[in-house]
Amino acid sequence: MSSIKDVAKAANVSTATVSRVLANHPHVRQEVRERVLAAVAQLEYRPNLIARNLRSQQSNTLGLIVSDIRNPFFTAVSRAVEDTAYAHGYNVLLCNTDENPEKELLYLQLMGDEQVAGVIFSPTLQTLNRFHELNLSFPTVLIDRSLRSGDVDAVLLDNVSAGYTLAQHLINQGYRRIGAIFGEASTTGRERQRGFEDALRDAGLSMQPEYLRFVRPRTEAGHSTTLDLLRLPQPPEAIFTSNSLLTAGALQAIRERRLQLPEQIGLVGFDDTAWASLVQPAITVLAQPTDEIGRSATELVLQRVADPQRPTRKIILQGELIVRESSVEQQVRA
Amino acid sequence: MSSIKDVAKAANVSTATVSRVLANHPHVRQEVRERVLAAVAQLEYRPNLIARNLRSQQSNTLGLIVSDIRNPFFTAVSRAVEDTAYAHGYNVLLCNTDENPEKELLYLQLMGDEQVAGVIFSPTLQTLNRFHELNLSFPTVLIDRSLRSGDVDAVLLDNVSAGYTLAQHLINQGYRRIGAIFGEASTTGRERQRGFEDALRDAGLSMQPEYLRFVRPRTEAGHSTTLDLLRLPQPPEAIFTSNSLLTAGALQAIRERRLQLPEQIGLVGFDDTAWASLVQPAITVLAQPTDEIGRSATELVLQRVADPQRPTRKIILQGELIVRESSVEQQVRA
DNA sequence: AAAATTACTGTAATCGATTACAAAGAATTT
DNA sequence: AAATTCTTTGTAATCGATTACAGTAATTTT
Repeated sequence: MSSIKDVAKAANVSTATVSRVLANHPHVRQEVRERVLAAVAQLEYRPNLIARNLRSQQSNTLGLIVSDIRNPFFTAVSRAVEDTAYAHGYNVLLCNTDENPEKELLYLQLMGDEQVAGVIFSPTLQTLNRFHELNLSFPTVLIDRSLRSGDVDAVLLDNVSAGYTLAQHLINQGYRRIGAIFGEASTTGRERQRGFEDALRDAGLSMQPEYLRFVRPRTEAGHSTTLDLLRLPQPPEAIFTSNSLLTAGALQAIRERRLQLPEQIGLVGFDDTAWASLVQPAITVLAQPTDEIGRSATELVLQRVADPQRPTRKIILQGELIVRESSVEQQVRA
Repeated sequence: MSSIKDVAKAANVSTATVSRVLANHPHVRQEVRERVLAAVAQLEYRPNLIARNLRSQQSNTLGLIVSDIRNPFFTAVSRAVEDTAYAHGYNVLLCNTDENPEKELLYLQLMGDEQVAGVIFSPTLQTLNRFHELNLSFPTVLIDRSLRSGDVDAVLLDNVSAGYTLAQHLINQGYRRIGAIFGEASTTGRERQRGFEDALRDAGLSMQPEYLRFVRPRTEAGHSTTLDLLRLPQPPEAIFTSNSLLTAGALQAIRERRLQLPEQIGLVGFDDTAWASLVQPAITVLAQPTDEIGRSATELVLQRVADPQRPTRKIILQGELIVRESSVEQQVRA
């Protein structure tokens, strides 16, 4: 591996001149510039980024901390983050926290140690609540979850509106008694719940507390909770799920109980996963603009890297209702 | 941010002593050690990894270069890679190449510039063929794809055997005319094809060339190719796909043509994706041990980081046939 | 008690870049 | 022709760690 010294020697100039040529500084004689570039080509010199980062006190790496890359939402977002980051000359360091606050702290510390330029992060409620105490040394953009009040950059779905839209759709289709399963660890579940309840209220429907569940956002929890709901004396006519893993679990449970979708029971969820359109009947979902979320979050964090004084911003994106067969029109019931 | 100098000053020792305490070198007086540790705690000192990496000429970062993180196989592998890497104190830099050889070269170069300790890489056939010309400056472990002959560390599925098992299963179930769709860009497709053909041959079945297709490993290609196959004068009785995206496309096509699975047509594929067991009928798959692949690849690359002289190794893992309803027993046909 | 060994600690070089400052020469202004 | 300005280049400090080497003090050996 040749260093800038080798290039300097080969071109018969000082390292300062080499550095200036490579950084495209003015005030370098054309003849010298060419000699340096020739030496660079000759030696196949590539600057040592570690040395550069040390000297310039900043790195070209972004951190991406998600709960689990296997969740299709985060997979899609992370792909968009990477594309955008690399397009701007940044790398992406990826971490999975499994919604574990301790891991979150650990990885945030790691990001500090690695001196990343910035971080994109989807925190648990717990970490979000003490976010400002953490005094992070790098700019952070939250995705998927944030506090309304918090003074932090964030890219979020309009969850209240999304929950409202999805619930309203079920109501419009004639479903009345609607069970709902939300993730418990994040702000996202709470907000979707609010939209859900608003829709019921606006439709003049009463909210039965036993239809509302908060669970770990996992397939197994979706499965067992749905079975629970179906076991109620008066089981719900439709299931509203706030996360695609919960949707999958709910679908399993519905299959086990051999209930006909959508006649005997309706099902809707979040995120337009690959399987949502592959199963039969296909599942009605509230699709999140994952590409846009990843792209915006990356651009936001890079803008803050460029200007740390910039006032914080929250970017709120709208979801899109994709109506499929799992929630088709019902005759008015009960 | 406090540096080692601040700690040295606070503890009234030299930076060398601080470094020795932190590296747990012997020959530091107990009293001094405690004073240094107290200063470290007091100042909340954290070593600057960039400086450390520069001096020690090695980093604690691994590169992971896959074709697309949205492919469930790579999602699962990458999760395992990350868990293993972080458990060993390494970070993971993630890149998606979209099976594009130019991007592959670009990212490999980037990995060199970043001075990663090692790389885990699933290359296209094209890059694989010129792999040795690349003269990479870091240890590399190939996953999913490799050359039999190549002198490179790799963690691979026993693809020939897997293709054989999956084809044999179809044959045992009574399917005779079997169409097969393979990915064209990788060695993996070729190997699975060989297993597939071996199984037909061993069963005394003739191989019709028009039943064999090589396409871009994407959902759309799976879809259109399956429609193609079904349009043949004598369409196949079952479809064998070598990649989960192709399987998804094939399933779409079968649904469009309103063919009954598994009575009118059988379907099998690779990778036990979330949806393979969610669709009805559920899909028979050859599951890859994704956790084991990710873990082994990471351990392999770390072992080579530790000992660059170590002879190269290929780790060959067996897949597992998971029989579901998409390929149930047929009466002997034709 | 002198010599040899061991324990402890500091000085300074080093990794590979960037950049403030200085210096020398050329060009321009007065 | 002297003064000023501009262009070009090099010297050396710097980022924050690690570590070879050296030096001093303490301990052990003869």
